[in-house]
Amino acid sequence: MSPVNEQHDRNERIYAAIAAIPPGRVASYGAIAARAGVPGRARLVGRLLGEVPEGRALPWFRVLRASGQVAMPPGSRGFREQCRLLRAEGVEVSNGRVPLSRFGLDADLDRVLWGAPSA
DNA sequence: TACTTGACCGTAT
DNA sequence: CATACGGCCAAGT
Repeated sequence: MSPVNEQHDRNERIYAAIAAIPPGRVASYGAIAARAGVPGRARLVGRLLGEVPEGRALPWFRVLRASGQVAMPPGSRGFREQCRLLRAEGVEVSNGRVPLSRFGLDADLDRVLWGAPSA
């Protein structure tokens, strides 16, 4: 298989990992990379999201930095749009940051201990 | 070919 | 909280 197709498959796995994030939850670039089989390649995930093909309905807004911060420049259009979309599905965003302890994909234990955010 | 960029990350100070 | 450092590596200059 040619290198370009290898790359294509890898990208598809990353898209799939992002598409798998449930509504109302968020995941970090690094977590997505790991889940797509390319651990340590968080930057690649970010690069891909910067050029998502037209027509692909991807929940890009559910991907955040490992710190819970929205990755786009604060105040930018994308930044505001991302915050809006997240809040629209119940995710708490304050100062461009989401509490991963409650909305992160790996926060199920926390949820049991602290209680579910919404529904 | 060499160097810079960037929707990143973890550890250390 | 902030700064620094080394990793990562596809694309663009």
